[in-house]
Amino acid sequence: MLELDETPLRMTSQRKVIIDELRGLRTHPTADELFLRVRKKRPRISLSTVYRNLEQLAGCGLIQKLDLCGSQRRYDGDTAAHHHVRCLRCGRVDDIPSEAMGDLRKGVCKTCDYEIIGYRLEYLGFCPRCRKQVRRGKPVKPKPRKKG
Amino acid sequence: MLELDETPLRMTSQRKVIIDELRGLRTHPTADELFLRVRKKRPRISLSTVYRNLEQLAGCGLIQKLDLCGSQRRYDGDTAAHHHVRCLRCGRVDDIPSEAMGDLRKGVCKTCDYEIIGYRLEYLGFCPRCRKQVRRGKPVKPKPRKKG
DNA sequence: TTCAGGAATAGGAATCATTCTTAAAAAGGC
DNA sequence: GCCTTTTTAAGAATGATTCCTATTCCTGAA
Ligand SMILES: [Mn+2]
Ligand SMILES: [Mn+2]
Ligand SMILES: [Zn+2]
Ligand SMILES: [Zn+2]
Repeated sequence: MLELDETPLRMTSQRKVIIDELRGLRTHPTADELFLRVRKKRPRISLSTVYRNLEQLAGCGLIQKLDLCGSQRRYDGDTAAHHHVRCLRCGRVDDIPSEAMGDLRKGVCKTCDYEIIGYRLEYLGFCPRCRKQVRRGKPVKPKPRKKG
Repeated sequence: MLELDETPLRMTSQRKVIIDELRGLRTHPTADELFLRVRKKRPRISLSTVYRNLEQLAGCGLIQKLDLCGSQRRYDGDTAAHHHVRCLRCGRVDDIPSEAMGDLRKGVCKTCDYEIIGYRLEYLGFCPRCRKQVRRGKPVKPKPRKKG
């Protein structure tokens, strides 16, 4: 993993507080949850600074941006690959310890102590048309905009 | 599956066009993609009518609301449980035929013709605290709002 | 068939997470 | 300390979705 002093990023105090706070949490906070915490240490920080830094830190591989479902994105200070559980009632997100994976389906998960109701799975890849484009090195555009 | 004439919903012409159009598609459209199509048949329909009806039809189990990742929700006329593939380049979403599930990981998926790069998995359930609440019949609140 | 009351609609405003913009401040190399 | 580049704070803009409201449409009972 890239370390703090190897990044091309200047280490501002805001950046330091954001990454420290996130790495100290096991709660997979949203940007605004993190903002509320970080603000206690740097009361003048702005929400967009939090967003911008989370984006950049994730770009450098120092943190992980979670692309889960739900209306708000969550961030993870743990950059190892692992899966997550979300509580259907309160929205809390926890890690699934890797030993628990594989045969985990329903019932109570011994290692994470959740009552598992189901899971959501989405495969990602390239559709037949895009496979060709990608091989020819055409850039991957994220998503087009529409208008009424 | 609940049929059209068994719902508590009045069958308005807008509703009929929306459900017919969605069921005729295999593309998992977003609300506004569907709006663009439906508008060709009923030019005066509004986007909020499309949203409202998709919500209600999903509530009756006549269609499926897909809770995938990405910034826009998608809808599916097929109410059977199945999984999906999303193209990382163009955003297209297709079905994963059920025979292909289980051992599907990477490489080219024979049945769906995508080059599979990975998948996104999120388990859903109740956290230790909420398990108790849910058993006592306390209502499941979707998600609280915050303010700065 | 008519009609009253409930349900649904069109259109637009409101909401909310996220991204963008800009002028001013802070880092770091010298 | 000085200069160049990056970063910041603050707020505006964006875009998907939800909400609001006056009007129109259905439908069941008379
Ligand atoms: Mn995690
Ligand atoms: Mn489908
Ligand atoms: Zn919970
Ligand atoms: Zn594609």
